[in-house]
Amino acid sequence: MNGKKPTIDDVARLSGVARVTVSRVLNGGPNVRPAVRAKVMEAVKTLDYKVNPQARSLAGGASRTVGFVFNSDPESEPNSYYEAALELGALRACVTLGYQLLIHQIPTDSAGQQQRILELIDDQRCEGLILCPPFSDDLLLVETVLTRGCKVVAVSPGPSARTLIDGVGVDDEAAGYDLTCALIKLGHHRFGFIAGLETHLSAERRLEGFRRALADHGLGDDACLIRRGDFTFRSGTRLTPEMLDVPHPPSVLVCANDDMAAGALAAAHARGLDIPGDIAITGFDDAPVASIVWPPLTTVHQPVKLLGQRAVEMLVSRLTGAMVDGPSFQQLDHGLVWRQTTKAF
Amino acid sequence: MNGKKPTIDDVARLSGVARVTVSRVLNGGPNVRPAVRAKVMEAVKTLDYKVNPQARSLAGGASRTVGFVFNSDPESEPNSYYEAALELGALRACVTLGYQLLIHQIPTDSAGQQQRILELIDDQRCEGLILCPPFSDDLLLVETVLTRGCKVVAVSPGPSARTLIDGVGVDDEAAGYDLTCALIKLGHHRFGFIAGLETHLSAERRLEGFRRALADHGLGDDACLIRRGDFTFRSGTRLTPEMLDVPHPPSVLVCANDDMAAGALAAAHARGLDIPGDIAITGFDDAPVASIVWPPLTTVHQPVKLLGQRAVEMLVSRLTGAMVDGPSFQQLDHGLVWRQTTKAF
DNA sequence: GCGCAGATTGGAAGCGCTTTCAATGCCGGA
DNA sequence: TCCGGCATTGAAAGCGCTTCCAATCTGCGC
Repeated sequence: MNGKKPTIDDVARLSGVARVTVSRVLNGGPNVRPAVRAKVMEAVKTLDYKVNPQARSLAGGASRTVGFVFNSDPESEPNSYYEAALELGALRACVTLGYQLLIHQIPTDSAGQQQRILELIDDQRCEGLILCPPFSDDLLLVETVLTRGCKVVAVSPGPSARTLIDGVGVDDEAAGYDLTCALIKLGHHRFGFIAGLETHLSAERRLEGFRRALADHGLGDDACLIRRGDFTFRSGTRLTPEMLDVPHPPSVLVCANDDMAAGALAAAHARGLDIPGDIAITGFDDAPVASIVWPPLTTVHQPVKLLGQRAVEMLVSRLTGAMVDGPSFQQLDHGLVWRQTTKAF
Repeated sequence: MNGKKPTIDDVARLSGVARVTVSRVLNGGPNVRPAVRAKVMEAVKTLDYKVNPQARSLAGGASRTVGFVFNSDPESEPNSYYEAALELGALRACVTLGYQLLIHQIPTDSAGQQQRILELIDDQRCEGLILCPPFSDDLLLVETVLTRGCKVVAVSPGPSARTLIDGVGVDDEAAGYDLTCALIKLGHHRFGFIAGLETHLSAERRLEGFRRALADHGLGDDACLIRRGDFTFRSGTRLTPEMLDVPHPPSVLVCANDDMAAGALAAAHARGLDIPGDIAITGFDDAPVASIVWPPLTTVHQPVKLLGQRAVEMLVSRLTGAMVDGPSFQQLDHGLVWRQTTKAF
């Protein structure tokens, strides 16, 4: 490090070719003789040369940067397992693909939500965006971003968003359906459902699947009690007592995510109930918390880290032009995980 | 958006000044008459002009980018609460200060750890780095990074790292001491300590504080049983049975973090023990899991999000030259949180 | 052996910004 | 009124890279 970092001109000089040829080699351009390519690569190695990404974007007009946008309350806990796992997967994919990930956490308050996201595109010159719920379903936002010429991939978008942009996710409706059917087979016929925020369409799909299963088995609306939480542990503990204090309480509490299920579990414990004897509980996500609580939670596994990775991969294929047709949705597999908050199957 | 984004020249033209004057205004440079400044600002607003950060770094030589480096196993869960919270705090500070945060997760395998981090500096031109444990204490790594002319702030560094670089953290030794003294006052006199990885010096300090407290109260090494985990829930469940299966088992298990404490709790439950009646348990961090498990965990609170924020603030003051003297350490307050895995105080 | 398409190379012109450094304008003191 | 000195502005020169386009070199068919 005896001075400045080497530049592309240093490489060109050392390998005896023009600067533009080095650029070609570096970018895998066509029409470079193998011998020349090798010579350049050697010079690159000798000098330990690295392209300057800033200069590259300036000249090339592509920042090779994508934004990862998720929602979280400034005062609340840090990003939940769901976001953290998505981010990790996205991060890995970015490293592999040579892109930069700009993490952006947007407060819930939301007056200026859209503004903040647009700034991300304008100020930082992001070429693409990964939108996590509930932004995945903010059609207005999506339109605006697209207008800016920015590619978007949504994580777990609802049906309408899927007509606009690419997305990755599991089949939440089917997952809700499968889980509920299995619960019915287990003998349950009075259900409680702790839903999440309405704005998270993918979580709402779980509820739809749940309802369809009930209907398919001839169980009407009177067989289920539905309450709405906000995906937090606390909302689980808060809602549970009131769902249990009714004439014919449910024999199982189906929760839209694991945190709320953990909350429900805690509330049930607090009432001295036996789980799953007195009340069964199920979650969704298969987050670490599902294995940590006692008894461990029956839940639906979804490959969250993989979702994040796939989202980036899709985004990048859009950016590089490898993908050109209309919006596509990549559906990954989910799976029921039977643990001990439900009777053995 | 009828075409390209406006450039600094557009602003210059519209406001009738030279490009360089616009640049001065934008960067708060001196010697610009208020009237001119206002005129330029107005043009900026009219055009909705945003500086192009890539061009700025190319010309100015400063990337306004800092790296956030943490360690995590590719196969393991996503970043724990600790890292996630640090990241969130750092992210917020970066937004405020106009810097970009480049998150980098480095695998544990570590053959190429150092290499990966250096690439982060060389490839991405990071100006500064935030090092999370265990990198905070990797003196060799720190030296190398400093040689590259890159500023560093360590999160929870040990004593030797503090002589080299800036750092933020709580007084882990005092925290361990305080907690243990309180436990002794509560009547405990046989202790189990589930330590973390040796490479995390800050967690080791908790053990040192623990030992000092024991010594101060005339309790020898025979009064405590020490085992080493890896900060995971699983290591807590694994270690607990063997610590309890001894002639005079401890009456309290002090754990170096909350996840292991949660694991210990689960293992104790599994043996049918009453908590805190048969065995008390304490954690460290005051992570969400501490409130989620049953009974909720007595633990030591540390302001993790704030640590992340402060780390970025320190780093940026170094970068801007606002801070020039030797390495400094910013110590934040910790606090004991009494919940229900220990007897009422 | 000649001519042309395609493969290889290089020259030059910026990308949008900051950084010298030189050119003005202004003030008070002599 | 003239001059030094400072405040204010601008012209020019890049930062390190890519892109466009022209130049040269191949190979092949005839």
